[in-house]
Amino acid sequence: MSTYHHGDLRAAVLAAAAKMIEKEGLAGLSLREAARRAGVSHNAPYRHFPDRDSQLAELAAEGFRRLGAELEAHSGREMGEAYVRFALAQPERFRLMFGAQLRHERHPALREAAQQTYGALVSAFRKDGAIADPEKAAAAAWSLVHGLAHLLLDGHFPGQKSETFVRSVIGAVRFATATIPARP
Amino acid sequence: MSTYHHGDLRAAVLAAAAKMIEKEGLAGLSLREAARRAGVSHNAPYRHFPDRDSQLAELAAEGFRRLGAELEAHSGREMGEAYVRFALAQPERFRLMFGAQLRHERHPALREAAQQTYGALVSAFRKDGAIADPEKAAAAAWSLVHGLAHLLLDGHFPGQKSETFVRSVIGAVRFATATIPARP
DNA sequence: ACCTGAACACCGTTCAAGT
DNA sequence: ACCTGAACACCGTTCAAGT
Repeated sequence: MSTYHHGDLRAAVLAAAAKMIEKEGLAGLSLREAARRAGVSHNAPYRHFPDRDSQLAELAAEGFRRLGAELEAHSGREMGEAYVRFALAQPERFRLMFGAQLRHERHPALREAAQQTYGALVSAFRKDGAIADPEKAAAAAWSLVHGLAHLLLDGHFPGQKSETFVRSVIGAVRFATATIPARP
Repeated sequence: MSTYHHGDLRAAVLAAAAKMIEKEGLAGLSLREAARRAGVSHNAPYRHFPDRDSQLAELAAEGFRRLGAELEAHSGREMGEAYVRFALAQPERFRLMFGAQLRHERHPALREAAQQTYGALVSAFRKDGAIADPEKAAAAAWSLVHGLAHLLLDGHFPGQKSETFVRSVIGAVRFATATIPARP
């Protein structure tokens, strides 16, 4: 049988692109190079993705699905730690998921995957009957761990990637709370 | 006098680039086009910036300086609200400041500007004598407002850009705290 | 010192053509 | 249906040359 038809070019191209992103960052990715590495001509991928953004959106959606699964395997504060760990383990994928200007309304699969991730958080808060407004609590918790992960990745807390720092910051929410609400 | 020498090409190019970014996003920016709009040839800017990243770093540093000034004009929870307001008012600039893969170690001016912003937060917490560990508290507060701003920009809280939502999420830190620390 | 114009090695995307 | 090769209009960057 001929190898003219690749068989699963879509998956092969995505895998190559993922490898490139994790190695050199989003800026280091080109569709042409990804196609080359998958062993096809530079525009064969256009049979599977209408354009570059759609390919990135698929990689991002993949990331959201993995993150969601990771979160669902934990609960409470460990959920927050898992979130940060995910970001630190695959920084470029994480940046792609959030940093890129992928307009979610144009990529339904991406939107759906992202909402599933949020859902995992909300339902965890819902299980705790003591929470009056689980969605708002989830929004605050997500904000905290997301900001922490992002700022760590960007190097804004120099030399502080250790688990203990992460734990103490997540724990320090109570701390910050004590002062922030004070209004002059 | 001849107009051969632009006079302040550096500022003109930065202004053109800023306008392009705020209009079309980072992806919509090209050095060549910015130079065109400043009325010079496509590589005149190379007299002022060694490469594209350095130009982006300068725009980002500018953003950090403005954000720092904005924060210093407020205190307490209003500081957090000002942070989110800044992000929502100039989303693409905010994304550039954080989202781009600008390696801070290569751009000292950027690093300095970013640290000044963090400094504004820390010193605000330091003024409150009741805080045992102001740096950790500032890290938590920054994480929260940064994550909130970022997730709002990305559309993860659909239809929730109102000031009241922002206030309630910032206020809800106490809420989230009550559950996150619980360990199974 | 500051700017130009041509050139190089890339992009993403399109389109006619091949199997 | 799936892939190729040539072509188009762009990039960022470099370099010799002009004023």
